[in-house]
Amino acid sequence: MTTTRERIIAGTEAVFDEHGFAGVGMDRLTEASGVSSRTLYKHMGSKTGLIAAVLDARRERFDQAFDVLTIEDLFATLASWADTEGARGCLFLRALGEDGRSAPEVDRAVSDYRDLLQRAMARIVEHETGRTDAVLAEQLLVLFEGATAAMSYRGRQAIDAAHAAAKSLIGGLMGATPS
Amino acid sequence: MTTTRERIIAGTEAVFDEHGFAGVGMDRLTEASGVSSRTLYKHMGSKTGLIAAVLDARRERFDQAFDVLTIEDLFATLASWADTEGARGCLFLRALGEDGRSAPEVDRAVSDYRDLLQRAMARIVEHETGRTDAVLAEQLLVLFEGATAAMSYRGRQAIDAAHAAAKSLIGGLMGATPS
DNA sequence: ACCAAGGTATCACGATCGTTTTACCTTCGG
DNA sequence: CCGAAGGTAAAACGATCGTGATACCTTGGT
Repeated sequence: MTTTRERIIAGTEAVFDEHGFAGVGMDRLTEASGVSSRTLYKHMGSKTGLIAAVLDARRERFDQAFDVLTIEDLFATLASWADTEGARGCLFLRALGEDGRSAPEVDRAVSDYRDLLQRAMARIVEHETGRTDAVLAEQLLVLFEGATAAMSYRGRQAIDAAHAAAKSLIGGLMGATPS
Repeated sequence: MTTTRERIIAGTEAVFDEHGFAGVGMDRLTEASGVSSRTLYKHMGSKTGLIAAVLDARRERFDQAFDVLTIEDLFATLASWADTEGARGCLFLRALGEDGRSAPEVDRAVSDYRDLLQRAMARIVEHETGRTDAVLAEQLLVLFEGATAAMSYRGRQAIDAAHAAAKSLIGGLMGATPS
C-alpha cells in the first residue's frame, strides 16, 4: 500500500531535481504530486516540509541502493542510479545551496545523508582492505562526490575514472605492483 | 578604474553564493550592488544577464588564480580559494541546477567554465608526467570536483585527501615500485 | 443509514517577484 | 554655461509566490 504522503513525495522529487527548489512554485508541485494543494499542505505542512520529506525519502532510497561492500559495486550502482534517476549533481548539496541555512529541517536532512555517505565509504574501505582507514575513506568520499558532480557533464567516463582511481588507491595500499 | 559594471558584479557575487540564485530578489541584489535598480538593469539587462555576468567574472578570476602547473599548487590554490571565498560547492553546478536549462546565457557561462577546468587538468597532467594522458586528466578532474563538493562539509581534510590521492595516481604511473 | 475521514476543485489573501517608469540630480567636455 | 551622459530614489506594473479558506464529493465501518 502506498500512502498519500508517499505518492506526493514520489511525484515531486523529479520536479525538484529538474528545476531546483526555490525556482518551482507550489502550483507545479501540486500538479506533479497528483493531489490537491489542500491535501499536500495537510501532509507536508509547508514547502520547506515537503523539501525535507523529499530529501529524507531520497536518502532512504539511496541507502537501500548503495548497500554495497566493494568498490566495484559502489560505482556500478552509481552508474545505474545515473541511468534511472539522471545526473544533475548531488541534490542534497543543491538543496543546501539554495536555502542557505535558513531551513533547519533541510539542514538536518542533508547532514543525515552526509553521515550515511561517510559511513558507507568507511564500510567499503574496511571490507576491501580488512581494516579501518580514515584517510582512504576520505579519498573514496571525494572520488564519489567528484563522480557525482562530474558525471553531470562528463557522463560515464567520470564514473569510470573515479572507479579506476579508487581501485588504484586500494591496490597501491595492498602492495600490488604496476601491471 | 573600476567600471560600474564591475562594481555591480563584485557586490552581487557573494549574495548569489550565499543564498542561491532563484532565492534572492532584485531588491537584495540592488542593495548589494551599491547602485540603483535602474542602473543595474541598464548594465545587465535582466536578472539572468546579471547571473551570467557574475559567472563569467568568476570564471575569469578562477582562471587567473588557478594558473598552476603542479598537483601541489592546484590543491594549495584550492585551499586558499576556500579560505578567502568560502566553500559552498561549485557555484556553476549550482547555477545550472537552479535554472534547469532555461537560460542559454547561464548554460554558456557554465560550459565555458567547464572547458577551462578540463584544460587546466590536462595541462597539469601533461606537466607532471611529460605526456598527455586523458584518463589521468579525467581522474584529476573528478578529484578536483570531489574536493570542491566535499570541502563544503568536510573542510580541509577533503582537500588533503584529494591531494594525496592525486599524488598517488601520478606517482603510480611513473613506474615507482613499492618500497 | 449514516457520519466521520479524507479526498477534490477553486478562489482569495497579502507578500514578493522581475521589470519599467517617472522625475530629479550631478558631473564634465566643448 | 550648457547639454548630454549617467547616476539617484521611489513608485508602480502585472504576475506569481506560499498559504489558507470555502464548499462539495466519495468512501468504509458500525
